[in-house]
Amino acid sequence: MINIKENEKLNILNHSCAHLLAHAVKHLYPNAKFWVGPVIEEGFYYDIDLGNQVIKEEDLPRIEKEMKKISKGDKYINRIELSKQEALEMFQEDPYKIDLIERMDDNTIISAYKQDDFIDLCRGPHMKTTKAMKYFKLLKVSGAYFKNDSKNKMLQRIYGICFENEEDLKNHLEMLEEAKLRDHRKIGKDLEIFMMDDLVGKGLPMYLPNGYIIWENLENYIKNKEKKLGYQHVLTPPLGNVELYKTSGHWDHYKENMFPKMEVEGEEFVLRPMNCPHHMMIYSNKLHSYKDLPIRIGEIARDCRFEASGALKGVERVRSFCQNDAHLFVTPEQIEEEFKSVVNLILESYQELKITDYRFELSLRDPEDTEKYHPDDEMWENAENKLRKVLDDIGIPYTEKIGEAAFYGPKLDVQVKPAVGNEYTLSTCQLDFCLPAKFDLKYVDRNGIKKTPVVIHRAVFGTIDRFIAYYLEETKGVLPVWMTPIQMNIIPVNNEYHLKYAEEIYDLLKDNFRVELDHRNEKLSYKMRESQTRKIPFTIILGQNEVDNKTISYRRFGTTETITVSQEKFIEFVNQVIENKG
RNA sequence: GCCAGUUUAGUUUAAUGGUAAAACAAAUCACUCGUAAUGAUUAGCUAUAAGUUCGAUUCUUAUAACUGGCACCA
Repeated sequence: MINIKENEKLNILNHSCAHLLAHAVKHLYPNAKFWVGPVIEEGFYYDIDLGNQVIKEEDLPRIEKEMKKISKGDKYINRIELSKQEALEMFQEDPYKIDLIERMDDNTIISAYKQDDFIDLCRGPHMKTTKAMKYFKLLKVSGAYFKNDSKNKMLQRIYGICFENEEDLKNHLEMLEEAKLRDHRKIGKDLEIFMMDDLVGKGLPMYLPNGYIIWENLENYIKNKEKKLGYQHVLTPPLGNVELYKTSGHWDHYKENMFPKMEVEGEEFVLRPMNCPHHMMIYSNKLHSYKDLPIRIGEIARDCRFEASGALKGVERVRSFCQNDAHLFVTPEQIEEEFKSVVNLILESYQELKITDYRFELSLRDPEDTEKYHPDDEMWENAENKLRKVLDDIGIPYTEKIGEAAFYGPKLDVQVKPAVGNEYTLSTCQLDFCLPAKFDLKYVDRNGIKKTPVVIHRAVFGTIDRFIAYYLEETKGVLPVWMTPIQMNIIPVNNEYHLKYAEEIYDLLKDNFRVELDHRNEKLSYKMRESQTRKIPFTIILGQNEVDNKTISYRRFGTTETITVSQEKFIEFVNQVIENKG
């Protein structure tokens, strides 16, 4: 997918196209007031205040038509330079532009661009004439809060994209259509992986037999890896006393995202939104020596968060989910090594699962925001520098995000982009100096003095739910053999003559593989078609040749080639594929 | 939660202010010998509630869920 923002030519083109859009909207809606119209990775948008009027999807063709008309007029796009005072006068009718101008330095030269009867405040640069914007498409409309603040008025936002030629535009629109086909919600339905039901409640996915096989495989995969790294797994309840969350600080910082508390026998409980407090209690169950550290407590743990209804999306964003969570209790000296080990675990898992399209983001505090962040400059700086050092040592590229840290410490996130919609966090690794202190956790150091450990929160798969969503999209539903619900499907050429041998082979395979025998009275090609649409990796065809020679003929998903081998060779081969995570 | 849109059978999609249609899936019967759809028959549907109307799946309103964004976020 092309990044419009980072492509110099397309950036200017799309920016100019945003002006063209505003120009057309001004013609059709003379009362329109314009906020900003930036270029984004996916093209451009413009935020517009139409008073009480709204733009609907069905209005877009009309706006496009007007844009085409202006474009054909081939007007020059002229740059005008103004002093702040001149700019304030020129845009005195427009409160949004005044807002922008007033925040500029008194001495800066402010530029505006004029095309025919339309003038807009803008830094530029722009194309020379309106004719340059010929191959564009308005994609969607939505409401968007003024200045991205939900307390403000909602403006109308129109999204679009512009290319240099028709071919590029056509290809791009086709790509957007194709992306919808690999949306995990579609694949999840087609392959019977998960379902939702209103009667259960929105945002509460139920994993069907196929989905749970994927789930179990992922769970076992990551737990085995964790065990090798010295993690100990635990099981804790999905709810807890409100006092637990008051102690942890989550009640103050996170209450809005939690299901409301429930009172039973005079006690107040909440469904837990995260597992940290429970794991803190597990640590504090006994006194630890510095020799025991790091202590690594892991759990595939169910959490419930009260997500805004508009935020829910398939199993990517839900109200009940399972985290692949762990808390590492370390001494300050062990932070770097443990953090490094987590990053390597993430990298290794991604590599084995052949996930390639992701990026690291280091989330730091905003030092100005003293309300959100635990006020301890030294702690923050120390922690942030340690994370930077590890990332630089390993040599992975990352971007820094100010003000994205958790309230208790900085974190490293792995960001991925889904088929449809915005980037989200898959894996996370967070440093925490606050929680252990709040729970008064201690270890005894080599001098017999009690000290407070540091906690690293980490989730490699993030949540199993979201990971499944992402993985289905990455693989287009063609899962590796070790993970896929049905690994092989046996089709006898003719039930009357070959079913017996097929049953023999089924018995041979069924204890070690997830295998199905299709003994329905259907034609071979009919069964073959279904085997392919279900994306089953191995379709085994057994006819007279196989019966006579005691062999197995199989076809791999996505190929048309048939391979015939001995029974032993087949088993050996499949085991090898599974072993190699192929 | 906010802005907009959508909602017809298990699934994908038609149609209409006057008896709601097809394909796939399901069930039954017949046919089965080599790599992406054998044929016939049967059963099954207008999200929910109210309103307008002689009559509403169609128009209006509300509710719910879903979709695209915004805000929020694993």
